[in-house]
Amino acid sequence: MSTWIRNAWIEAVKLKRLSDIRRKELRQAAFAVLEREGIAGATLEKVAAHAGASKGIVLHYFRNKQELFEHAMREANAVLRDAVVARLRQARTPMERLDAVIDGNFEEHLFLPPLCHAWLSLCAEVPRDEKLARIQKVLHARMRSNLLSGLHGLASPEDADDIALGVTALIDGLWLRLGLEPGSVSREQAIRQVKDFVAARLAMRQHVTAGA
Amino acid sequence: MSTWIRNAWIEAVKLKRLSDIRRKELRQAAFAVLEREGIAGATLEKVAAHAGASKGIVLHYFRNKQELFEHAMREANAVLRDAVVARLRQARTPMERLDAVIDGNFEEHLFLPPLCHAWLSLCAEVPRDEKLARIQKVLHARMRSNLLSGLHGLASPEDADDIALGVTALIDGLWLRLGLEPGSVSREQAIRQVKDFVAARLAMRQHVTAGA
DNA sequence: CTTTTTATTGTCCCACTGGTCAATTGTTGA
DNA sequence: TCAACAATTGACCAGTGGGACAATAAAAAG
Repeated sequence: MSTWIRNAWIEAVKLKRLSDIRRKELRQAAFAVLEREGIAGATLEKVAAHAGASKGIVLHYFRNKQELFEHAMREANAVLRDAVVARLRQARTPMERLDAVIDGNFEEHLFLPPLCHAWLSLCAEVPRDEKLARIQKVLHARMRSNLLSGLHGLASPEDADDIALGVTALIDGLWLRLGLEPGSVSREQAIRQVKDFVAARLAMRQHVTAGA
Repeated sequence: MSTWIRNAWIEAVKLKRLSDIRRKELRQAAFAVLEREGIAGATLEKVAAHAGASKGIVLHYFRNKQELFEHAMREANAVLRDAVVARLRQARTPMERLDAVIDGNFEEHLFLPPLCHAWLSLCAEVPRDEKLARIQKVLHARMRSNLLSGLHGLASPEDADDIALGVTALIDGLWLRLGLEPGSVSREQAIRQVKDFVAARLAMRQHVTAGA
């Protein structure tokens, strides 16, 4: 019995080591191809080639093309999540938590045109792929919740909601800018832009509140 | 000579009436297909079918698929431009000009999920299509310039630049939201969001200026 | 009425794509 | 060593897409 459990455990590890490693390679390859080719040009053969494998292997690990790209989006989603969570862990004050979310969304190795292009291509498919829509929704909900956890102490609930919506939209918009005109907005500019937004809106509400 | 000029003129009108009407129909059909199918699913046959014609006719009026969708983007661009320009014409004060740009970008018959989906699909192709990039750049430059014409009287040139960037990003971000989660942001919400942004940033700069 | 353009269609072609499958080659466990 | 199993490949297939083209209808021009 003990050996059986041990074997099962080892097998599980093996699966993590064998099968899941390939899966990760493949969905990263899928994402890389998406960066260069867009959704229309991203073919199974190109993904396989980029991963140094044959097309057959891609369909061995993923039921079909759709599933592959859904996993590619999950991957990207997870990377962004980790970037924010890492910073969030070190945040103490509400303001620091806000900054964690903002800085995390513009990290140097993330806020890059190719990554943005792939992200855009996936977003463009959201309306036609229920799974992508769900992933996107979760990503957005998490960002929103992270922002609210910082905003709670700084504004009324309604204002917090409102500002959170604005911040997410602004962040997305700055990413879009990067994708449409690389170089038209720098990392630092983007961060400052969002932080100024938060500061301005918070200050304004205080005035309104004080005036009312 | 007079008749020659007259004929040439008539011919030009005829061209507008015959050839260009078809071209307009076709690029509008292209856009409509884009709304439903995305760039990957938008095929010449579907565009032709949507226009009630044959695939051959599409390639008779447009050199190839790329050119067709470039013209589709120009069309969409022009619609947005007209919406803003119409409002801009009636604006008197700088603040009214700002509002014209904002309101124009969220007009009822424009701020709709399907339109947004098509726009997203085109944006996703921008990195791979020089012409699309140019169109996009022009659109952005015009929006920026319109905003600056309103901001000049209300903020310092540097602040105006900064705020204009923020406004364009925020507008784009709100559109993106509409595309990714239709219903998560209403027209009125979007407009208020942008106007609050402008108000907050203008107020803030004034305070900083006053304090310095 | 004839000639010359223009509009339009349907057919054909070729490259390519997603997906299936049988066959081959390791790997693992007993 | 052998049997079971996973990994991996390459061949194959049916469908589709973009685009070329010749043929035809329709108009315009003269």
